[in-house]
Amino acid sequence: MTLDEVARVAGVSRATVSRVVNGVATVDEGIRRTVERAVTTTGYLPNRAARSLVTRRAGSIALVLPEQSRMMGDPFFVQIVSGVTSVVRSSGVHLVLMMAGSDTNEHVLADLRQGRLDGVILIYTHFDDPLPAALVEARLPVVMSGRPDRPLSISYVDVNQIAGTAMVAEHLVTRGCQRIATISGPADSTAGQDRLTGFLDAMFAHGRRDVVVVEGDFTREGGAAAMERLLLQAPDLDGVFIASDLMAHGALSVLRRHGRRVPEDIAVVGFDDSSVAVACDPPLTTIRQPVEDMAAEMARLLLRQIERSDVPTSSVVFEPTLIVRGSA
Amino acid sequence: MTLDEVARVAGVSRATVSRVVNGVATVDEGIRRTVERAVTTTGYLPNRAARSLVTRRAGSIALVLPEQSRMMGDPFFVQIVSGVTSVVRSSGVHLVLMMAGSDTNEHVLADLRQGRLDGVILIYTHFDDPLPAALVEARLPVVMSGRPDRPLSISYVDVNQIAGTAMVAEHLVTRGCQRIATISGPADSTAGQDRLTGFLDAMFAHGRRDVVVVEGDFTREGGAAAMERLLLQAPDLDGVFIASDLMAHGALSVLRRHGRRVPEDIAVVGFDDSSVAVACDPPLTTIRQPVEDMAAEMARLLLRQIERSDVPTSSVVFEPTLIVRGSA
DNA sequence: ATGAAAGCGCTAACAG
DNA sequence: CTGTTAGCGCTTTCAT
Repeated sequence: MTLDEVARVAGVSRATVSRVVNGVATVDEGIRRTVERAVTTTGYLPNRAARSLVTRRAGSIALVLPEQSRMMGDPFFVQIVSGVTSVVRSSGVHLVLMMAGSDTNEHVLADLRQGRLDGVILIYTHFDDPLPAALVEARLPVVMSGRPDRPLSISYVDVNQIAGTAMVAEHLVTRGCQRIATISGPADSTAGQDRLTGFLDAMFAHGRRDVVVVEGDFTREGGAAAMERLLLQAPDLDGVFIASDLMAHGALSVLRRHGRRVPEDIAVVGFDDSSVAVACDPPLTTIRQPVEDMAAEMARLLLRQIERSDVPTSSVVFEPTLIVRGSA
Repeated sequence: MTLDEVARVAGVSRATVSRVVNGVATVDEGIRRTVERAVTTTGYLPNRAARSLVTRRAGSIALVLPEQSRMMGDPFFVQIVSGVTSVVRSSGVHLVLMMAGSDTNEHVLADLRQGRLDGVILIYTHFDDPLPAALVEARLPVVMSGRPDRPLSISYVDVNQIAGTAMVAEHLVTRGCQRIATISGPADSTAGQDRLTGFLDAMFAHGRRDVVVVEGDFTREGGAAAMERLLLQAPDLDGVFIASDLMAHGALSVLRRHGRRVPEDIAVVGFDDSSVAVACDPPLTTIRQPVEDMAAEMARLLLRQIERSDVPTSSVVFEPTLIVRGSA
């Protein structure tokens, strides 16, 4: 089925069929109906390649995820994908998935230049990843998750880490914890940095300068290892903020193994409210970031940027919520 | 940068440049070099839409995942994606992600017909989903995960469920368990069916006809609920096969709450060896299915099918392995 | 409001 | 082995 055939059936020109198909307003109502009938009887579907060739729009965007190792066991994957999908689906735009790897950056750039991709959503990019800056410089549509590590005029979506960590501090202090520590995220990630400084600042505001800090890496195993070190370093610990739920899950099993009761002996608060939070024993008190909404917003920002290249970059910061469960 | 410009720079015709770019063998070595130089100096990248228009290849395949609810908390997502990606990446084919929803089937069909997609990989399709049959009938390239629920000439990749469940039965019996039960998957899934009948048959072969069966739904909560029922129904239980690791994780916390020690009082074996297996306490003895390899194989089968439409459908069944950890 | 015609950038016969 | 030519199916001026 091509435009020509439909035109023949409807007894009009190709151009008219094209107008009807694309919903151009200036078409006679009667003709429109005739054409629409012809479209349904022929079962016509426009060829995307032909359309792309002239419109210079691929009709697809990429979602670039961190390499497999960093994504393994990460419970956000599904939420991110469904958030983006929910937005993209209605506009008929395809979501192409890429996992970061040695040659991913070049691929992305090439695909964008080949007109195979209209824009990109970058998830948890590496510190010092040159891709964001390269895209910005080439004026290619891009949105990233989390603020860029260096000042850069790029659109991004983030959660208010300061507000989130302040809630944690408040909760722990109000609970009466005396000896408080934190297992931070990796220092070479913006989320890791922001959650650490945010928590420390908030504790300081509460008059607590003696917070013990141990660095983790956002993985379950890393969380477990960090908790072991923490127990050695501060045996009298009675409250801990762990910068990700996944790490908290690992830490919790270490605590159990050491016979420390949660929350009676030690109060534990996580961050993320990912699916592992409820899988924890006891269920984890944590800070929820609305990941799905955030992902949807990234898609919206990107689509807008693709639509009109003159829109200024914008960042939207979501407010987190404290979810109180059994662990603190 | 178009072919024309490169041709002008190299002083040859468009056709020749096209041949060089596409690696056609019958090109003079000298000219090839000249053209290659021209390509790099101009930074030429072929326009995909134009190419697709004439080759009638979209250069992308879709990965259709179950709706979000069934995917939530499922640890296979990342493995499936990276398995497929690893194969697809080298061939430059794009992986388009879709989550099943009310209108997904029509979208998939339309995209295939519009030449926007070359083929489809279907993950965990619903029982009675009309899509597989529709695709087969339309002779469109498709590969699914797990055997089709009804006889259908379709390519698929599966794990040898019979062999896997036989290993579980063997392990439990050898361990000396007397009172054995199973928490099955949903009866309206082939994996659920196969693991149940496989396990029952194997137990029967060991002379055990008295296996208690409780139906689960492959979710963590479903596993927990099923274990509660099981404890009521068979309080003297000392061994249980749980048809998925995720359910086993839920079941384990129920067991802990009831003061049943694992594996001392009750031996627990799961199935999948997904990331939750090691997150269990104690770590879960389970059956590993090589999900990533299986996903890669699906991609390979699909690509082959796209390449030449005359290849017969084929199914490849992977052998599972028993992974012994702390729970049994 | 509609049609004719000119491409979009590429591949693939077909000559030469 | 290389060049010429004819489209692939669509959108979009530009006339009418």
